[in-house]
Amino acid sequence: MDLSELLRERGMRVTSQRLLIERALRDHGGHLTAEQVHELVAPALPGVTQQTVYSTLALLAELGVARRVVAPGTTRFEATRDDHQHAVCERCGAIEDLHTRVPLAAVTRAARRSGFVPAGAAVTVLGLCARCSASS
Amino acid sequence: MDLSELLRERGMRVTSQRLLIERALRDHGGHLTAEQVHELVAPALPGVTQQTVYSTLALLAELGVARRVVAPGTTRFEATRDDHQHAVCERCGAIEDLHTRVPLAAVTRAARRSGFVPAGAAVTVLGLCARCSASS
DNA sequence: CTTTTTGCAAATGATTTGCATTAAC
DNA sequence: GTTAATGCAAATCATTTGCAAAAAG
Repeated sequence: MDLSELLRERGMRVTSQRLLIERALRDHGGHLTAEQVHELVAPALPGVTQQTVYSTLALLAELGVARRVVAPGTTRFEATRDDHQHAVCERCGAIEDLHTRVPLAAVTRAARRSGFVPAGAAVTVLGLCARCSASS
Repeated sequence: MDLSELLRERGMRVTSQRLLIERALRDHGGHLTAEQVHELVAPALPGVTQQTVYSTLALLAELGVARRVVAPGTTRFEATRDDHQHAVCERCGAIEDLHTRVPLAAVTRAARRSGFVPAGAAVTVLGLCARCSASS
């Protein structure tokens, strides 16, 4: 199911901003700040504002097409793909993908037990990236 | 090892601000925003500024005495205790503790393999709290 | 034609920075 | 006495809000 369908299904409008922002996110593959997304789509969308980028990213996250990666200091966005974890550098903010299998059924179950309705779970390793740990 | 020793060990100064902010965090037990910490210690420390609270919390986090809990929209702090996970409500920001056993050795190992020096790992369940899911 | 989405502008809120004063050592 | 930590003030940064214009259906 692609974004256009997803939007129509909810009675939302299919706009070039939404399509292009989603594509930029997917094409880039990595974790982008809202500002980076803006820079990325600006050439194709002259006049797009940060605000549109923000609201579109929020919408994409709500639709499950994008994911919000929260880290000390920055919020980044990534296209939803396979399940993976993140290593976040506490000094420079660099984020790296990790591909491991972490059994999370127990945690989500625990959350549900206390009334939560889980939408997902994130595993984040905090520490220093190679570069920063070398220069400390 | 208590905070005073920890500070002296590093040639840092033992100040009432540091001691009281750490105690407030520990006594409260929960996850507090910087502002809440400020309100909490203000009676005992007339004239403390938010800036002192911020830098002290950052210091406590660096010393491992406190933990930064990052969630969409807010950063909270908690005293370092037993290992546990968090359930974060994406609508209202409420944070709840979960006590489960999540095997994280594999992820930290993966991080290390790519050059990271892990300081810890966080597991966060995202979703809606009981209250918010009821009113949607 | 109606309603949503966008662009524009300004506001908000959390966090950071620079510098003089104060307190710890 | 020296140096680090605090208080004070202002700045910065990401993100949000309100409203009129533009675009989608």
